[in-house]
Amino acid sequence: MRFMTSLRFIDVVAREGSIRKAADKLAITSTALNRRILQIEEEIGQPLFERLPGGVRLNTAGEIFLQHIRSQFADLARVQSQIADLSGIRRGHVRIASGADALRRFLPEAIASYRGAHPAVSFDLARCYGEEAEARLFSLDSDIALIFAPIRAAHVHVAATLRQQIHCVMPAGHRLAGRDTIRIRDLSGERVVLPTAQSGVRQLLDTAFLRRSVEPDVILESDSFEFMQNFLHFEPAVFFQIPIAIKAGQAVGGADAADFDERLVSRPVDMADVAAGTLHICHLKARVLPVAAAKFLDDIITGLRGRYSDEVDQ
Amino acid sequence: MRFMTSLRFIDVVAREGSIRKAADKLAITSTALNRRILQIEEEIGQPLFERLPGGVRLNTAGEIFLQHIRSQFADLARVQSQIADLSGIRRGHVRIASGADALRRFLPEAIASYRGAHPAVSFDLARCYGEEAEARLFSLDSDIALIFAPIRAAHVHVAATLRQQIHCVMPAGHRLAGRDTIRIRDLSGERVVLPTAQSGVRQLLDTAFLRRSVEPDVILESDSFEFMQNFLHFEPAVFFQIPIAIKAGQAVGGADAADFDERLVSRPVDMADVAAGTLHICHLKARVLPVAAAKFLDDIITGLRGRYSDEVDQ
DNA sequence: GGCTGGTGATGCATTTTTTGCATCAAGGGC
DNA sequence: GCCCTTGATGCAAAAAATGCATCACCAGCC
Repeated sequence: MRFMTSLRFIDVVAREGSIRKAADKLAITSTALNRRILQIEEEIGQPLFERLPGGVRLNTAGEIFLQHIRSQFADLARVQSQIADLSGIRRGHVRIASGADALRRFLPEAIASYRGAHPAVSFDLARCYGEEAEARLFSLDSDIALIFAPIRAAHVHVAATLRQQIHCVMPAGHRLAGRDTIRIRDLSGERVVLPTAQSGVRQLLDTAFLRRSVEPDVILESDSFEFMQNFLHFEPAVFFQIPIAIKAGQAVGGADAADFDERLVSRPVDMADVAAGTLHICHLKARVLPVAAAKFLDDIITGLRGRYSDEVDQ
Repeated sequence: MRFMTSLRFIDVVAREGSIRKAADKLAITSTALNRRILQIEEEIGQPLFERLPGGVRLNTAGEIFLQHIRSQFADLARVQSQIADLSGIRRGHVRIASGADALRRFLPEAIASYRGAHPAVSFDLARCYGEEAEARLFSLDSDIALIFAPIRAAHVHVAATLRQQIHCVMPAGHRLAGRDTIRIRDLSGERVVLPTAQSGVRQLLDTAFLRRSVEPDVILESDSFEFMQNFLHFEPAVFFQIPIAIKAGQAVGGADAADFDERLVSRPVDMADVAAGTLHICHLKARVLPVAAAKFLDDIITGLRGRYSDEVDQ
């Protein structure tokens, strides 16, 4: 899009914090880039950047303008997707921000299934936690966010929610593997593996441990569920997940709940100890999503409603 | 705004329906304009215009794209207004679509009062009726609409409403001038002057006449309230207005209700005969108004709430 | 059927704009 | 105080946009 070039340049300069660095990245001279920026500032009638000895930084006007630029790009993407949709082929690009929970099992399957129906749609998946995911929506770097944590910002629209009870995952031979549900006090002194402090699962667990005055033996902390799961094959311990991260294809529960790995079993934590958390499926309020993103959002909500009808809201 | 030039050109071509006519209007050659359009179509990947022997017409893709262009312009205006607001001076431009009712007394006073506080804000007032006003919001030709008629389109957001009872206006010596309220049956055979069929006042009256089977003597029909009012000085007749069109500065009612012209008096039509109509103050849903427009909207709603507290909603 | 007046598209020369190189001035870190 | 990096600017080269002349097309009209 030729007519958007200068605007894209501003975005890059803002991200890089330096005209020269941005020029490198854009494969043009700093001279040309500098002049484009001066020209736009002149047209706006006010500078958009503060000139610092080490580079440039957006001023208030620049921040307002950059937000406008990003929303223009997002809207242009929507328009292009909508126009492409007219000619029959559903093409487009969907950008998702998701916590580690949903991208384990649920999103790979959902995206593959969607791409089966619409092979011309490409995806971009950024793994991130609550606040960061919201920021990505706001900066229009992502279209859709799956957040397993409370929503902070008012500008985020929650299209659907899914209640998810925390499950304990452990080797089949673990002493707690026989229980139907796990109580928090059972974990006192037990070797546990915890997700990173930023994750929603962890925050629910921390609250529960504190409230019940239970101190488990935390032997490992990680932001990779895959790593933690594989670790359990070598040292018996308990780790924690929500159903959507365990098995996406069908309802989770009962004896075969852990068939994602036949050497592991998963058991729900008693609701009296840990309240169910909520997975929020969101997009930016007051934004019309591109056709592809809107359809994908619709698909996953419909899919979840089919599988977890009781726990899906909105 | 240099980087918006090509987009503005597309808008003009779409409005003119001809590249050559648009080129004339834009003071460039048809060649240059033609090539800009071809280039954008190439960048989009699809034609935006159908080429007809007599000119060009937007195709579906073009309509989608044009809507995008207009929303970009509207948003740019908002951004500029917001940036200008940073530097202290509140400058900007407010575009209003209004029926003839509100622009008689209310808007002149409201705009003058606003400009007293913010002299750098300019206004643009388009007189039009219900559906046309909604269309102007949608095409982003107007920021705010004052519509005395039911709202049809779902994309219009009603920021406030004002209930307005229809009043009869007549020469002070008229045989009905002594009544406190006027009944529709009093008008049977009476000489009346009616507003144009598109106006909300007229539609309420037509309903009332039909329901009560009253046939007044319609001697004149016009879309100009000023003309009708002046006409009454020469031939005794009854015409109809809503309070906001009669006097803006203070509550209307009582003996001096007609002091907009001391030779005329206004009396409300009995509520049993004609239901109060509703003046809707609206803007386009899912649109962030420029600072100036948002502030003006806020001002008039606050002003109305102060004057007609009982009849203002939302 | 042919003419006329309108439309948008295109090749080529010209003008305008953009870009790149070399260089300057300014500020922070050591 | 030196050195490095930053953004700004004058000037020539490259690239893009523009204007002119012209073509092909179609509708209305005689």
